[in-house]
Formats: sequence, structure tokens, C-alpha cells
Amino acid sequence: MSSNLGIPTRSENFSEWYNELVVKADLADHSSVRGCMVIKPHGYALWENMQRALDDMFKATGHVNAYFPLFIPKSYLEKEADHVEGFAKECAVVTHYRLKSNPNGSGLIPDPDSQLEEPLVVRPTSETIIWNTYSKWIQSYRDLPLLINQWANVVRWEMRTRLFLRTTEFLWQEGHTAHATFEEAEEECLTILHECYGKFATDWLAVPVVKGLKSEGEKFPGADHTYCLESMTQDLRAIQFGTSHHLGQNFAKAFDTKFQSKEGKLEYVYATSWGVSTRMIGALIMTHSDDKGLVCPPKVAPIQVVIVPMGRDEETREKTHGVSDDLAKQLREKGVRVKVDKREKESPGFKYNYWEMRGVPVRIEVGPRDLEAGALTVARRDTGEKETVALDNVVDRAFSLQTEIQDALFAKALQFREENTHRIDTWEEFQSVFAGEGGGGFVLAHWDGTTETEDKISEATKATIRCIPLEPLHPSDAEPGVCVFSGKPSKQRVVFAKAY
RNA sequence: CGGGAUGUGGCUCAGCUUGGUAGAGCGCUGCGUUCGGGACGCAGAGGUCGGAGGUUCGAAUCCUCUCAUCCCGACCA
Repeated sequence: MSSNLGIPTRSENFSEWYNELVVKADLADHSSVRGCMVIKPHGYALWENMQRALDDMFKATGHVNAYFPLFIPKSYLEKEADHVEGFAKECAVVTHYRLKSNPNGSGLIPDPDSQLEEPLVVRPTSETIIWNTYSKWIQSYRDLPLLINQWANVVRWEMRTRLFLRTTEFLWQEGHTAHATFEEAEEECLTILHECYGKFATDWLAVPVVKGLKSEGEKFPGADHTYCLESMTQDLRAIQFGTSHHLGQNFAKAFDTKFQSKEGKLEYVYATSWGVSTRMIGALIMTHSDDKGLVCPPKVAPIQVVIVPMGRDEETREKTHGVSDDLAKQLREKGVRVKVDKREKESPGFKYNYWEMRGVPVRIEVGPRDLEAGALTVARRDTGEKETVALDNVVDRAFSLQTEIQDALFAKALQFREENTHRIDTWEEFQSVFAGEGGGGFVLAHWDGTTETEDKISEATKATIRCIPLEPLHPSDAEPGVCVFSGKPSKQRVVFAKAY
């Protein structure tokens, strides 16, 4: 009826569409704390499903979980030069440990007598506190490798925030591993990239990703090199899905973490760190969702099937509710997450829109006419298609649809990315792709490998190198050519895009 | 940190120019009618108008200060 029940369309205003979707799909809300969000039960359930799948993958590849302090002494952060530079500008700092009533007015002030000798930084990432700890744990090659992951919250005082994409506090996991050799650490980085993050993105979130190496300019502060996964949003920008850093011996040297090798020599250990955050939820939304709200891949959907029973009188309701409960029970036995919406005040139409906004993949309608006919209406969220299914087959159909929808979402997203990936060889064309407010998609172009060129390109077009693909998207991408900007030789095409 | 704007029931906002009993829609509660794509009627509850000070017989409205939030830049996975 009234337009404020819906959300703006993607083509009207993608940015507003996203903002309103997050709130109206009941995923998260702005809190009264600047830049911080409240993750609501529906959004948190989604995060929990993502966590569970990832955590299983980490365990399967030999990692264990642990927990390190939220507070990091300022001096720790100062130990790795590049790392300080990367994070210093966005740190929340604890300077006092006590409040007292304000002698000059009302309220509370930090008690000047409680000033900390050394300020504590709220972790923006945990490399420093963890390496401070590891240096005590690691003595021998027998202590290696050390494969630890932590689920935690971190704080980065960003100037501008957006729900899930960039918030002051966010949830993530950070893996921190220690190895005897460069090669072992390299293998770890790639295991995480391919076996965990890559599989999670494609198999669970149905988000196609390009896996690659970051350029020098874009790598993690303090890393030797950084691998990443990049996906494409529906407004044709790149969004980073996750990262896996080879830290070389930088942190071992900063925290003096040495081990005695088999040969009896003292050597610095090699490190990796890797992480994904609640930002993935933003990537998920921007990949699949539509003008009716959230579209959620079944594997991580908080609710996979919603059953809407109808009927205005007690007698009818008794029948439709009975059938609904029975279907729900059978589906739960098959491991499906089901909700029966028995609310009496809301009309069926309201409920359809309500659950579509919240991204439930499959809806089963149970009305008196259906029951008379012995067949129910089953609707899928991704395409909006409805089918009539004999009562006896409804459970199986709702179940098989989960896989069908999961696969269809990936196929659709992959096709979208391919349609919006361009191979470009002239500077004029390059500029025109990224001209204007829009995203422009992915551009595969040759680059001479210098930071200087990278900077000039980004200055001119706002597009940056998202990654140097590990595997070419097309075999010809790996052939040498000349830089689109400088005309100097290039080994392979790299991915340019405007980024979130 | 620059530039711009906004603070009024849970939410979105009107009222301010020209000072005079605080309003609307949505939501909420109750009752009744409804229920196959965002139903309707009736009756209710709910606000120290961001805060402090000032002008005035009288301030949501005018003035000063202050706090907070949002947008655009700068910054940033």
C-alpha cells in the first residue's frame, strides 16, 4: 500500500537500497553509539551459521581456537614499523581505569589519579599481542607449526561507517600461525585461501571470488605479501571478501621470536595471519539480494523454509496449523531450519512480503483450498516462482529446492560477474569504463608492476588494483602484454575495480 | 579537521518565518469485522519539543552557549 513498506530499488539508489535492506530485513540496526551497530537476532543467526561452517573448515585443516586480550599495550603496537603506520590513525585508546564524580558539575569524569602508566589500545587486530605471547611459547622446531585461530571483536576508528561494510567495532576471526620455513608459511596462506575461504565463498555463500595477490601498495601493513579474495557487487564494484597474509619474519623479528632448528641453529619463525569479518554479510547482500529484500543462500539462511498457514476461523486454522506443524516436524528431521508463521493478525500477503524481505529461501503456503485439492503451493525466493506440489511430496520438494536455489544463486552471480568483466588494452577505453559515478565492473588489464603507475591510475579513475589473479580467469589473461597506462612490458593481466 | 544540515511520542516528520492550550501518519494496546500478495472500523495509551542559560506576562518557536547525530570532503579494507 504505502511506499514506506518497501525499500528503494537497486537501480534508483543502490546505496540507499543497501542501507534500508539491512535494517528492514532485520539484520542489524544503528546503535546509539557512534559508528557501532546492533546485530539483531536474524543477522546474528546468519553470522553464527557462517561462523560454524568456517570454524569446521579451520579445524579440518589442523587449526585450534584460542583467545587473546582485547587490550594491547601501546608499546607492542610500536614494534613493527609498517604495522604502526597502518593502524595508529584509527585506534581507540584507554588511558584511565576509574571514573569519579565531576567536582565542577554533574556526571562523571576520568579520575586523574587513575591514569595508566602506559595507555592500552583496543585491538584493531591482534598480531602484536599474539606475537608477544608466541615468543614465550616457541623455543624449538618441535613447537612448530603453531596453528591458532581466534574469534573476536576488533575496533578501528573509521571516519565513515556503514552497517556491516565498515563499522567502528566489528566481529571477525583472525588466524595467526607460526612456521619453521618460508615455504611452510606460504603453504599455510594458500591452504586458508583455497581450502577455507575460497570454498566457503563459493560453496556456502554462493559468491564467486577472484583469488589473487595484493599489489605492494595494497598489502597488509607489516606483511611480506597478501593474498585476497575479491567479489563483485551488483553495482559493479569490488568488495574484499577475505585476506591471507604471509608475514615473513617481520613480526618474529619485532617480537624476537626464535626457535632452535634440528641443526641446532637459532632462527626467526615465519608467520601468517588471515581473517574474514562481518563484512562478508555486506558482500553477501550486495551479491544476491533484490528489490524485495534479502536473498540468502540456503546453506547459511537462518530460516530455510517458512510455512504460512491460512484460515480465518478456528476450524480451518486447526486443519492448516496441524498440517503445517506436521510438515515442519518432517523437515526438521531432515535437518532443515523451519518456521511456521501462525500469527493471526497478519494477512497471508503481509507474511509473504515479510519473509521475502528477510530472505527465507522457500515458502510453503497452507490454505484451505490447498488442503481440499491435496496439494500445496511452494514458492522460491530467488526467482519468485511458485509451484503446486502434492501434499505427500512437499517435504521432499522443499528439501531439494535448498540445493537448487544454492546452485542457482552461484550460477547467476558468476554469470553476472563474467558479463561485467572486461579485457581492456587502451587507456582511453580504461578511463571510459570507470568514468562517472557507477562501478564499472572488473577490468582485466596489463600493468607494469610499479606502485607509481598504480597510483596514477587510481588518481585518474578511482579504480585500484584489486588483485593479481593466481589463476587466469581466461588462459589469455596470463599472456604477456604492455601496460595499459605506461606502455611498459607486463607479465599478465590484473584486476582493476572501484572498491568498497 | 574543513563545508552543509538536523535534533519534537517507538519510527518518519509537520508546527518555528509572524511567540499564545503540542499535532499527523505509521507502529503499539483493547474490541469487532477480516485473512490465497503488505485488510478495515471504533476506542485508547504514549511527548520535561537534545541540554543549559537568556529575552518575554508567556518560548517547540527569538538570542547565546553547549551536546549529539547525519550528509559531502579529507581518512580507510
